[in-house]
Amino acid sequence: MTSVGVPEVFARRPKRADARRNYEALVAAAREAFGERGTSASLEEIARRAQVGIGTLYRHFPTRQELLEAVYVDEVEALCRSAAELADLPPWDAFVAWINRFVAYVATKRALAEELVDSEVFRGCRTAIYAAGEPMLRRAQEAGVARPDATFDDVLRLLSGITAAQFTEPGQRERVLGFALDGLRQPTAAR
Amino acid sequence: MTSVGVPEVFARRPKRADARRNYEALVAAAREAFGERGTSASLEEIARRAQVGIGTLYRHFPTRQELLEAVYVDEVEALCRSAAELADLPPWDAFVAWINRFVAYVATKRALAEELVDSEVFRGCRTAIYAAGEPMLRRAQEAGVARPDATFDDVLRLLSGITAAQFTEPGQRERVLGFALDGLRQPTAAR
DNA sequence: TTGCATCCGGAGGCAACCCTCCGCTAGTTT
DNA sequence: AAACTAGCGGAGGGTTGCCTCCGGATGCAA
Repeated sequence: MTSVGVPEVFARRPKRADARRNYEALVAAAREAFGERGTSASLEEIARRAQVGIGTLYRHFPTRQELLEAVYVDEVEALCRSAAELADLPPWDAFVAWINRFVAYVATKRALAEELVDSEVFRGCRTAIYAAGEPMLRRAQEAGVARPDATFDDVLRLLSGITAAQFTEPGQRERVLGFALDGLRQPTAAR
Repeated sequence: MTSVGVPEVFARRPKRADARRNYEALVAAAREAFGERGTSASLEEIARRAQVGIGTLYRHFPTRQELLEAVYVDEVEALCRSAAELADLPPWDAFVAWINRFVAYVATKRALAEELVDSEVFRGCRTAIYAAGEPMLRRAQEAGVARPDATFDDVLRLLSGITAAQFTEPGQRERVLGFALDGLRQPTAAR
């Protein structure tokens, strides 16, 4: 628990060139397929999309679960990296900016996450996200610009839903997100 | 289009006693099954649960879609009825109370709703929900207790996500919902 | 270049699901 | 209570998906 660094959850890719190529193609194909067809997309279709034999898919991901996890981890990895880049903004702005990335990254991944609740990897990702986002909330609270009675967990649950909704009207997502963020602001804070 | 009353979407049940019994058993079984297994639950399992032949299921609901719709309509129907009962509360309280029912009723129905986007019945239900809830928001806005720049659509999207999240810690749902509602309040309103 | 460990591909057996079809059952009406 | 239907059930054929297994291909180290 000393250095947070890159959590161990984050994927270990195959070493041999062809294997690695296939691994990546499979994750990409799976991301698409799960996105379009939901988490029960056919594994054989995914193999087809990746231009890879079904056997290859099963070698890399003996379980549908493992493939789901691989896709998910991929997204989370990117999200966590982005937290570090925001450190020098003012507390509230940094918080809001990260939340925006959170919304963007996780937007299409809800169905996926649902399938992964109570999975080892999922818990790992959760930890990683907390490690990235929780300090930003705390900083905003210590600066007196975020309400002190909200936990980071509360924030995630409040916002993760907004990511789910389909917004057609342009700007609506931002507006709605704004309402939610107003609800998280220090009530006495100026506006 | 004169009287709103009971929208035409709301289901027309079979007339004969046994048929009606089976219809109801099927919807109930489907609600459970879709809840547990997701929208791709096996139709044969649903028939089994309902203690009904598979043929009977197909006669009542020639399409998986139609069964999904029947389950969904059932929920919405109850929700809409509940709006009328709140008319004599003060504007903000009425609004909050309805929102709470909304959250409770729709909680487990998200996956279901997802499958139904761009379905005729779904649009009908959407209309019904608007008819029930939109006046409550407007009343609160006219009383100056809800922010005037939020549409009812915004409200639904803001809240429908919260319904999705799994809350383990008791009271968390209420707390988080409270944050969201604070975000919807008239900013200048006392607290 | 050679040799080997690793990786590939897809045929094939198995299981689950979908949906139709039709002989039978049982509400309903008179 | 008799006749008339609407409704029931489940066997069965077709399809699709899951997963294993192993002969052959291929990257890589020496």
